[in-house]
Amino acid sequence: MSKTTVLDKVFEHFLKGNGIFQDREVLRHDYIPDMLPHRREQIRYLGEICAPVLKGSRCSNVLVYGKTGTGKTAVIKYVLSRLGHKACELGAPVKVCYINCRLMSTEYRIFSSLCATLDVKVPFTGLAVGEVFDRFKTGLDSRKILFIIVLDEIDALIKTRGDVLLYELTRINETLHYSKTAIVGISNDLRFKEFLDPRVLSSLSEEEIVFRPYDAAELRDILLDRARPAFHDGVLFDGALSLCAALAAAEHGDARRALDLLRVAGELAEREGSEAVVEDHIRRAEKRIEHDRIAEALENLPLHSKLVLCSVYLLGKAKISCAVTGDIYEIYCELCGQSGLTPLTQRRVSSLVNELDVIGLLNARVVSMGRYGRTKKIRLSIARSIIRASFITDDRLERLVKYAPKYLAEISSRR
DNA sequence: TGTCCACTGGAACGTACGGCTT
DNA sequence: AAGCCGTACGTTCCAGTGGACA
Repeated sequence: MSKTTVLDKVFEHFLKGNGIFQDREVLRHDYIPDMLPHRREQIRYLGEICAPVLKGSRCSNVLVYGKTGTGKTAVIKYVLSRLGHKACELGAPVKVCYINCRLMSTEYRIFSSLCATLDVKVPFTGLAVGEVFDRFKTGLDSRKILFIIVLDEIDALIKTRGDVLLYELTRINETLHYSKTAIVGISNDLRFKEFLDPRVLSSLSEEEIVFRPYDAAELRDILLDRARPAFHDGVLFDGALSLCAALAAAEHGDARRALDLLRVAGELAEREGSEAVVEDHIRRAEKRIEHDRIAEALENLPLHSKLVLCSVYLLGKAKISCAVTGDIYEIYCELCGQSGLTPLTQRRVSSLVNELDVIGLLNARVVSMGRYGRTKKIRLSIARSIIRASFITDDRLERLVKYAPKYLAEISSRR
C-alpha cells in the first residue's frame, strides 16, 4: 500500500468520524474561559489591588503563590485583560507586560522583552544588561504610563540569576518621573521567599494571594464547564469525568493535568472511532501523557547526557540496579571511547547526573559508605524499555545500548 | 578517636560563538 | 574590522563530608 493511500484513509476516517470534539481548543491550558470556577475570591482581591491604576495611581506589588494548575496564571491574565479593557474605555494610560521567567531565562531577555512591549528597540544580543535597563527606563518614563509587569515562574529567576533584576525593578519607581510600575510575581515554589533579599521581599510582597489546590469536586466543576463546549452532547461519560478529576486531585489538585487527561482521552476515543469517552480512555490517556513526557525529555538530551544515561542503563541491564558515580563514569568513558568522543571530566558528569535527576530520568542520592568514601547512588527512575526504544532510533546510540562494557565484568567480580 | 576514602559541589576561570556598536 | 557583551558549556582546583574501620 502506498503512503498516500494510508494517509488518505487516516484523513477519510477522521473526516467521517462521529466527531467527539466540538471545540478541542477549549481544553488547552492557554485558553482563558469567561468563567473561572472556585476562584471568585482571588479574582475579586486581585481586582481590588489593581483598580487604583484606573484612576492614575500606581497599584501595589503582588506576590501570588500556588502549585501548578491552581489557576494563578489564568486568574491574573483574566483580571489584567479586563483591567486593560476598562482602562481603554476610560482612556487611562495602562500597559501590561506578561513574562514567563522560565522561558526568558536571562536578565537580558527579560529587559528586552519589557522593551519590546514599550516598542523600545534593542538588539537581540550584544548590549550590556545595564544599557538595556537604561533604555527600558528612559523609554518607560517618556511614555508616561502605569506599567504592570507580570513575572510568571519568578522563582526560576531567583534560582538561576539571584535577585539583582528584581532589586532593580522594585527600585525603578524612585528614578521615574512620569511613569510608574507595579510588579505581579507568580511562584509555584512556596519557599521561594527564603531566597530573596529582605529589601526586595518587603517591596515585592506588598500584597500576597495564595491559591490553594483544587479538590476533586472543584476539579469536576472546572472540567464540566470546559467539557460542555469541548465535546459533543452525550459523548463524555460521567464516570470518565469523575475519574479524571480524581486522578488530578490525587496529584496536588492540578487543573492543567485534568484538562490534559480529558483532551488526550478524547483524542484516543476519536482515533479509535469510539462514540464516547469512557473511563478506560482516561486511564490510557494517563499512561500516554507520562510516556510522551519521558520520550520527549530523552530525545532532547545533549549527547553526553545521553551517554551518561546509557551507562546507567547498561548497569541496570547487568542487574546492578544501584550504581555509584565512579562506576558510571568508568562505563561512560568506555562508551565515549567506542564513539570516538573525548570524555568530559568526572566533575562535569556529576553535574549531568544531577541534571538528569532533576528532570526525573535518574534518581541520585548522596550516601556515605564509610571508609569507602562519599558518593552518589544512582539508578534509573524510568523503565529501561523506554530508554532502549528511544536510543535505538539514534544512530550514535543504537550500537551502545547493545554494548557490553568491559568494566561491568570488573564490577561483577568485585561484588 | 582519628584516619581516610571517594567523592560532592562551590567558585573561578577558559573557550567558542553570535551579534551589536563604534 | 576591532572591541565588547551575554550565553553556553566546559575544566581546574580544592575544601568539605559522613561514616566504616583500625
